[in-house]
Amino acid sequence: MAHSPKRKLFLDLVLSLFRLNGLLVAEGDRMAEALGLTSARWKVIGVVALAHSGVTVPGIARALGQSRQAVQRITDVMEQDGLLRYQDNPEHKRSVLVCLTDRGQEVYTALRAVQDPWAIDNTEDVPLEELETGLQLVRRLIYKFDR
Amino acid sequence: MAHSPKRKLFLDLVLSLFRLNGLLVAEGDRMAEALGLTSARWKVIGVVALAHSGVTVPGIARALGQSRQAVQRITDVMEQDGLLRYQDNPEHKRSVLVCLTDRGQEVYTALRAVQDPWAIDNTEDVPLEELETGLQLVRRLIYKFDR
DNA sequence: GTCAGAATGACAACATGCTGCAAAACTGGT
DNA sequence: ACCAGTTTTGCAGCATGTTGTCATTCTGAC
Repeated sequence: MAHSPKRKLFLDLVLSLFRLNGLLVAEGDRMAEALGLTSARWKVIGVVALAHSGVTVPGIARALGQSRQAVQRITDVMEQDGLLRYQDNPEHKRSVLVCLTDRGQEVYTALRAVQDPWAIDNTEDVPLEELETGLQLVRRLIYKFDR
Repeated sequence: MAHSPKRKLFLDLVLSLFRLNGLLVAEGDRMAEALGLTSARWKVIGVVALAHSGVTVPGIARALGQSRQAVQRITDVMEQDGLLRYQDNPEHKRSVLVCLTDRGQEVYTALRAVQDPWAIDNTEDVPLEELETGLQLVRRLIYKFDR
């Protein structure tokens, strides 16, 4: 059993994923730095920007697959920094909606101007099919573990 | 440029990788819990166990692609817990070698008894070729970012 | 042998993630 | 309308990772 060919492949993959995660966080920090953001805030502003109608903090957490508290702490700081604002939620007295401020929108636009070329540069020499298969595998594993 | 087909694919992949990373850490914690370990200690004990002859703390950090301090803190705790021991390094007066204690070896063996079936179970329904392509992609990205 | 530069250890500050708990607000079945 | 169960908030504690700084040790070029 220990010699299953997939076993070592999978364990190598898991270790490599840990490492790649660290490198991607560093990349995010590097890209977001000039805009006064960090990797974690980059993730949050992305979710808020794509949900034009406002999302709740637990909603962001679910979208990112993270804990509510981790997101709450970041949105609190970003609200202090004037990137996000909290807006009354007609559907829930306590759970406010998170929206971009004008400045938040500007920062997100500037972020896209860095992030999109980054994405294109880094896939230039990667076959489309490899990206598709890789994404399929990652999603398959998420589905497997996310219960 | 913003409509490059690979751009969205890659950004989706990056977000999915962040999420998968969190799930894998949780899986590691779950597996290691019964052995009194955590995900971070699991990574460290794996590196030490595979390097039968002893490795230095910065060596472990390089193998994991992490900072020296992150590893140092963990090895210090594991040394207190009797899983690792520090041994004089004939090649360097200050930089000691990290080795498994007998108890550390036992724990690693017990870990394998959990980890290996876990790896096999989770790849049962994944085509071998998908694993190979996925690992190739991850390694390609690591190589791209790790400078 | 000497000396500049790299590697290492120790300490500290900080960012990001998790969990647990209690109280308030919402939801849905009766 | 009521009540049980779920969701959300706020607070607290902790694990893990990063960076920065300084002193010590090693290394290699000269």
